[in-house]
Order: sequence, then C-alpha cells, then structure tokens
Amino acid sequence: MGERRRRSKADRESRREELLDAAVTAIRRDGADVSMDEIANEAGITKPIIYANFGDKAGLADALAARFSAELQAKFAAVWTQTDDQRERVERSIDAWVGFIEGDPHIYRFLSDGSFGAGQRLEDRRLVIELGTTVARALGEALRSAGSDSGPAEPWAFGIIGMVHVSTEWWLERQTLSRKDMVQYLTNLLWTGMSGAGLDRGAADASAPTAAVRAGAAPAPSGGAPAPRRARRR
Amino acid sequence: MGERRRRSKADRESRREELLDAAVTAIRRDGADVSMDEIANEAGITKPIIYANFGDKAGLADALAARFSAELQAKFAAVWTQTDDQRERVERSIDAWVGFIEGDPHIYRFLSDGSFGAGQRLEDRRLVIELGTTVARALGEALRSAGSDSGPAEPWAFGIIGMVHVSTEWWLERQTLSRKDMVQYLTNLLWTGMSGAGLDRGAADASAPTAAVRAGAAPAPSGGAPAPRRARRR
DNA sequence: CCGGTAACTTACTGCCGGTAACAACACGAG
DNA sequence: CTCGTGTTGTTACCGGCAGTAAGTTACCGG
Repeated sequence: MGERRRRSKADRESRREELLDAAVTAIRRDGADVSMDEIANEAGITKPIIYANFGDKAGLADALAARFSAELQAKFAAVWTQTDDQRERVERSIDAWVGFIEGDPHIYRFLSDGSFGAGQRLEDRRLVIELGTTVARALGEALRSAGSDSGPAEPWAFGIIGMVHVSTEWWLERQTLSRKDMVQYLTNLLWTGMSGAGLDRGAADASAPTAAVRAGAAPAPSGGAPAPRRARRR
Repeated sequence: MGERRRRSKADRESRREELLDAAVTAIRRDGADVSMDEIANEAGITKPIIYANFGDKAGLADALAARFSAELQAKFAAVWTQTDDQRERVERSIDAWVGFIEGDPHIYRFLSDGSFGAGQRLEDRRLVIELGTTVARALGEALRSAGSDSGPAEPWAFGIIGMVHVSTEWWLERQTLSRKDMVQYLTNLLWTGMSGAGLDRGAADASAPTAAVRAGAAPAPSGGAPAPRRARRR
C-alpha cells in the first residue's frame, strides 16, 4: 500500500507540502472541523505520520496558515502597487480579503479560528496573528510617514482584522448584500468612521437611539422560553 | 445527597438560574473549555440534569449569553442617557464592553466563541449575534435620524463587534497599553476612521508602506523550520 | 400501604486528539 | 547473497469529551 522508500532530508519538505495539500482537500470537503483521521485518510496514510511531521493539529494549522497568509499578503502587496490612493488601497485589500473568505470559507475558518479543541487563545489563531502583525507594520509605517503617532497601529490592526472577520462571517450567512456594497460599507467605516456618515449630527433627536438601546436592554427574547431545545443541527 | 423534592413548573426557572450560577462559577474557575461534568459537579448534580434543562451545551451557552447580554446592554443604555454627545457615547460603550471582557475573560470567551466543538458558525456565537443585532438597531436608527442611508447599519454593527472582540483579545494577551489608551484608539478608529489620523496625506512617501507590505509578503518566517514542535502548552 | 411517576444517577456509546508498541522494508557490512 | 540495524509506517490503544439510555430512588395520590 504505502510505498516505503528511504527519505532524504530534502524530501521531507515536499512531503509536508503533500500533506498540506491533502489537508486542504479534506477541509474543503468536510469543513473546518475535520478530524485528523479524515485528513490522513485523504492523504492515503495514517495519523501518526501527520503527527511526526507537524507535531499536533495546531502545528498543521500553523503550516497551513503560513501558506495562505503568504498568499493573501501577496495580494495585498499587489494591490499596494496598483494605486497610490490610500483609500483605494484599503478598499481593494478588503475586497481581496473578503473574496478569499467567500471563495474558501472552510479553509478560512480552519485557519482563523482555533479549529482544534476550544482553542480560543489568540495564540492558536495563527492567521489572525500573522495578518494582524503585517497590518500593524504597514499601519505603523503609514502613520509615521504621515507624521502621526504610530501608537494605534497595533490595536487598530487587530481591530481591523476582527472587523473584517466577523462582518464577513455575518455576510456569508445572511447574504442580503452584494459583495461590492459590503466592501464599500466596510471601507467607509474604516476610512471615514461613523462621523463620516453624519452621525455627529443628529444630536437633536438623540432620544430615538435611546429608545432602540432601551428596547434591546429588555431581557433577551431568545432566552424567554425555558423549554429545552433538543435536536440541534450538527 | 441530592434532595429529591417534587418540582413545580415555577421552580424550573429558578432551578435554571441555579444551574447557570454554577456554570458561571465553573467557567470562571476552569476556563472557557469547561466540561459539562465539571459544571454539573460544581452544581452538585450530574450531567443529565443539565441536559434536561438546556438541551445541550449550546443551549446552556444560549441561556448564559442572554443573561450577560442583558447586563451589557443595560450598561449601554445607561451610557446612552449619561451624555448627548455621540462620540462620547461610543467611547463609553466601548469602555464598558472592554471592561467586561477584562473583568470576566473566561465567561466572555465561553459566550462569544463557540466554546463547544469547533463551533465556528456565527449561529453558535450567541453573544456576538445578540450584541450585533442590538448595535445594528441602534445604528440604523441613528443613521436614519441623521438623514443618512441606513444600509451600512448591519455590516457596521458586526464589524464593530468583531473589532472590539479581536483587538481586546489581543490587548488582554499583550498588555502593552493602558485600558484608557486602548479605548481611545478604538474610539478614534471607529469615529473618525483612518483618514482622521492623517493617512489620507502621505501619498508622497507611498513607497514606505509598500516596503512594509512587501516584507510581510515573503514566505512567513514562522513556517520556515520544518522541524515538528512537540510539547505544546495545553 | 401500594403502585405509578417524576427526579436523579450510573453506566454506557461514539468520536476525537494523541501515542505506544509493533511490523515491514531498505540498505550497508561482511 | 545474507544478515542485522535503523527508519518508516501501521495497528491498536488511552484518556477525555458531549450526549443518552436504562436503571434506581423517593415522593405522592389512591
């Protein structure tokens, strides 16, 4: 079955790539919650080989994250050279990003969320860290070169990551917007902020938003029914 | 051991609250990845009782999310009445939110992330949905009352949720900023956007950011070492 | 006093991540 | 050609989890 040739040190890297390819296929087929057995099966081998090459599931995710992170960052770099207009750059980068999520949602989720266990530690979300670090660096330089304080670079970077992440997740589930509009809205928020939409005016009818918030503050309607809900999707 | 009195319909609700209290204690003690057994143990009972009351772990999380969501939304409502200045409202709301995450990180993670399985579906992140919906409603009204298009309300709302979520997660791990600064930065980004930091200028030295992005586009340094890494934290 | 039923526990299933122990092959030494 | 040695792979397992079925205990109406 499994061919058993002697492997040289150089082979190991290409082997890793093969395994990563298999992982990608398996994730695309079975979703972000693939089991290691399914990945191994897709690769035509058994689990321990994966563990020998990547240590654990997080190691596999790390390697995959590096691959796709490079891909995304290459797209960002390309965008950066296509125009000098900063707003345009932001918009096209977001578009590329949203496009990636839309085109490969399972992969994206596998990489950006823990994917293993209840891995909620930021540490386990390599793609987030990797992209965040890059964005932070670019932002820092941009801020400095604009003569501004570069302090917000890092919090902004991770804020931007989270913004695109969650809003796109929402967008994917309830497709009520064209991608173009979606990207436009996000860019507007990022570029000119809420005040850009005239929210700094309207302090006169400040009572209206209050009503909305008050309504939301009532005990959430969802938890109202004490009856247990069996038979969830899964 | 377990007292076995006959329960009336009215009792069930208070029982649920007791169980939720126990869950909170267990989560605070053991982290967001508590097992159902540990929660049951904390409550002094056994698993099936929890399942009878909440259906499954997601149901438990839902109920908990409703509780804390109401708490947070009450804080937002309070903030809303304390000032008429929109920017001030945004800032104080963010501060309340970040404060909640900082003060109860395990609970927050249990609620905002799937916490069970690889629950990456937005559907499984009740707190995100609940807060997002509320923010969307408030934003929609504010936009309308300002005479603007209310279309961005929903994407913005979930974007804001994600922004605070991820950036605060980052902030909690690498505490290199005072909470005050952190909240200020986030508010600035949300309110005046990147252009507010002078990023619309600086097109002259547009080469600098390009260099940064280019640097990041190189194959990520992290994945360079092919050696497997055993003995992860966990 | 006695059946029935509600409440609760014990003990299980199935699945997953991870690993130890074992088997098969390649290859160099004689 | 043959034999031992170390590498490469597989089988079979462990521990822990969510969720459930079946059995056990106590209350209550008759």
